[in-house]
Amino acid sequence: MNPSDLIALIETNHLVEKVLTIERNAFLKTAGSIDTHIYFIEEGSLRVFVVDGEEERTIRFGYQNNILVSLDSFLTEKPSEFVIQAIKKTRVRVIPKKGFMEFIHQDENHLKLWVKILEDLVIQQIEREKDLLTASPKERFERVLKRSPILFQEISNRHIANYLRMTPETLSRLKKS
Amino acid sequence: MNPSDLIALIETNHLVEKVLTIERNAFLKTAGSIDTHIYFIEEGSLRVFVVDGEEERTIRFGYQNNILVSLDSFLTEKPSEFVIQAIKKTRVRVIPKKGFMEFIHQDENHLKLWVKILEDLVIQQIEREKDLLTASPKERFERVLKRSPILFQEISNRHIANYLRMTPETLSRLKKS
DNA sequence: AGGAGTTCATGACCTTTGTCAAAAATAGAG
DNA sequence: CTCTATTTTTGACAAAGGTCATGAACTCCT
Repeated sequence: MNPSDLIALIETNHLVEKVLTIERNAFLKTAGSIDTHIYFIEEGSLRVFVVDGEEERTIRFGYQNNILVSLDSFLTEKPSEFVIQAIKKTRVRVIPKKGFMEFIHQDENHLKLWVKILEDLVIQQIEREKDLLTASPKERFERVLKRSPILFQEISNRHIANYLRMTPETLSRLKKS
Repeated sequence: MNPSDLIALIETNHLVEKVLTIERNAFLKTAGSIDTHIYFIEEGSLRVFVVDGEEERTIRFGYQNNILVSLDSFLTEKPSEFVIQAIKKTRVRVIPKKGFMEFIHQDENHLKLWVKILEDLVIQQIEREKDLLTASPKERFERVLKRSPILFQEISNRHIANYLRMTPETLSRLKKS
C-alpha cells in the first residue's frame, strides 16, 4: 500500500467532497483556524508554514499528485497556527476527515493501513528533525537534496532556503561552491 | 488512555522480558544497530542522540517513569544511527516489540490505542519541528521550558543546550538575561 | 513578444553565536 | 565526607551566517 493506492481508494469510495482552485499567494488555511481536510493536489503547489516573529518558517511543501494536510489540526481537531498558502495557482480535491475516518474504521485492514500511514509520518518527522539538527547549512542542503531532489525542480530557492533554515543568499552561495 | 495506563497494561499482560541496569555513560544502543525494544525507565535518565560530524545532537531524553524507544529502528526494524546512552546509572524494564505488537493486534481496541499513540507521536514531532525552526535561541529555550519544565530539573544544561541547538555558553547567558 | 513583477546572484558590512580558556560551583564515587 | 571529575559561568575573540542594496535573470500574463 502506497500513496497512489490511497488516492485510488479515496476515489473509488467517493470520499472527495469537491474540487477547489486557489490563486497564487491565496490561503487555503489561515493561522488560528481548524482545518481537518485532506487535500489532494491535482495541479500547482502549496506550502505549509508557521509564523516565527517577523518571519515565516516553512514546514512542508506539496506539489502535483501529493497529499497535503494541516497535520496538527487534522489530528487534534483544534485550531492550529499552520498556514497553507498556494505558491502558484493550484487545484485540489478536498476530502473531509469525517468520511475518511468512517472509511478507515469500516474494516480492520483499513485501520492497519492508517497505522502504516501514521508510522510513515513519524519516520518522516524524525528525518526532518535530523535535518534541522544538522549544524552546517551545506549539509542540511545536501541531506534534503539527496532525499527529495524533485523538490528543487518544483519549488523556488527562496522557499527552499526558508525550509532549510537559512536565507536565500546563503543557499545561493552554497549552490555555487 | 494515557502513558501510565499503558505501563499498567504492559505489566498485567506480562510483556516485560527483563530488567537491565546501565552504568552512567554506557550505551543501551549504538549507531548502526537495530533495536526494537521498548524501555520503561524505573530509575535514572537516558538520552537519544545522533552524530553530526564531530558533534552529538540530542533528539530526546527519558527519565524516571518515562518510556523511551529508538523510534526509527522500532518502526522500521532496520539499523538506525540513533544512540541511546545513560546520563546517569539507569534501570529499565525491557519490553520486546514482538510481544507488544501481538498484544496490540489481539483486539481492535488495542489497535485503536496504538493509533492514538502514533497520532500523539506525530503531534509531538510537529512541536519539535516548530521548536527547531524558531530562529531565536532565547525563544527556543522558552518554548521548551514552557512545555517541559521538568526537563530542566532532570537534565544538565549541557545536554539541554545541545537539544536546543545551541552551546552551553549560549544557554548559560540566556538564563541570566 | 513586451513589460511588470519575482527571484537570484553578488558584494560590503554587521550581528549573533560559536570557540577557546580559565575560574567557580556542583555532583558523583569511594 | 572528602576528593575528583564534571558542569557552569564568564570574558575575550573569531567566524559563520544574516542583512541590506543593487543589478541581472527569469516568469508569467495578456
